[in-house]
Amino acid sequence: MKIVFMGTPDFSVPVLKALIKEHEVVAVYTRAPKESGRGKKINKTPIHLLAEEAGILVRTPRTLKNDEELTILKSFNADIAIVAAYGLLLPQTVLDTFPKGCINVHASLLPRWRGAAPIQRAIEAGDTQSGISIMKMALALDAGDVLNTAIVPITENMTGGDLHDVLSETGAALLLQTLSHLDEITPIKQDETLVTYAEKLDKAECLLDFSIDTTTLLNKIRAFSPYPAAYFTYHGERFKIYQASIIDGIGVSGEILEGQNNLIIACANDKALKVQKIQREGKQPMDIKDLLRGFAFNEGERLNS
RNA sequence: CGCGGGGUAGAGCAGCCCGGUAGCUCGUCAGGCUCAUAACCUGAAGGUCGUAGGUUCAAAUCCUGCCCCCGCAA
Repeated sequence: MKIVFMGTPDFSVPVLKALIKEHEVVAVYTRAPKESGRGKKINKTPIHLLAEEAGILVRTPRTLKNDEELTILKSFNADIAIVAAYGLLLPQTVLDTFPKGCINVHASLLPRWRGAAPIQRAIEAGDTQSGISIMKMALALDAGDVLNTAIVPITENMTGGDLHDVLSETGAALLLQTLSHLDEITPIKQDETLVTYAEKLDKAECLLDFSIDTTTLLNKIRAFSPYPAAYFTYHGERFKIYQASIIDGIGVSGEILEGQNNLIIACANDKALKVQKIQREGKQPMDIKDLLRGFAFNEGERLNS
């Protein structure tokens, strides 16, 4: 099939790679390069880089809601558009452009977790399973009829990064399979009573509150690892926690119970957080044992103060 | 030119400001102790201090260029 692909971040990369292998990708749409990172250099999106490497035409319009872009889109004469985490809304005119429509690869089991951050929100909420939904796009956000789904279990120690990687590969595979017998599939409407929304991740929610329920606390750490990463502050310095577990421990929430050979932080209800993987400002993420060979937290002090 | 931290033994760090024999914790190896041990004791190996220059009698330390890693912000 002749395909127009639309995507932006790392999640979309395996999907585009799979499409390039088995179909004819005639154009790639992605977010425009922007100032980002250290030094505020102009950086292209992961999809942009991949498309260039593959020698595919790249377009980075700010919006698709004008006639000029629509004309260009139509000129590709593609059968279908595949969208995976593009970051722009498609107007009805675009949805109507392709004979076989626009198909979206979404990283959740719809109707649960429509929206921007379905992967992290699923783990944060303590879900035991996630997955991929391939859907026919509609005007409303992630509300289209579902063509195919694949379930991926969320295991106890799985992080947001782990799930992201699995889902992105799963999405690529499920998409190919779906495309191969697209005409035989009956789309299924989403049950609107079961809809939940995955809000965009906000830096402000990354600061850990040790007084909340420990399961919720741990789910948040898992979900946000490795990005955007939950953190606490100690002597004005930011420490990101990538991996931790819950043990028994009595103290005031946020109090350092052990800081020499282990890092154990008191939480609510006589529970404590035992940190396993941590990152200090300016350093690589490392095992807590490694950090503590050359660094120590003062026991009895409270974090985030 | 967005702001900032860092690159010192296999790992994590100190030393740098105020140049003068490179140190700590752990790991590794050998030996000892022990019913036994990730415990303890003794000993050993292991580093051109990111890199290229400069200043100096002398540079991990001061100066300059370059490479690499990371935090913030976006």
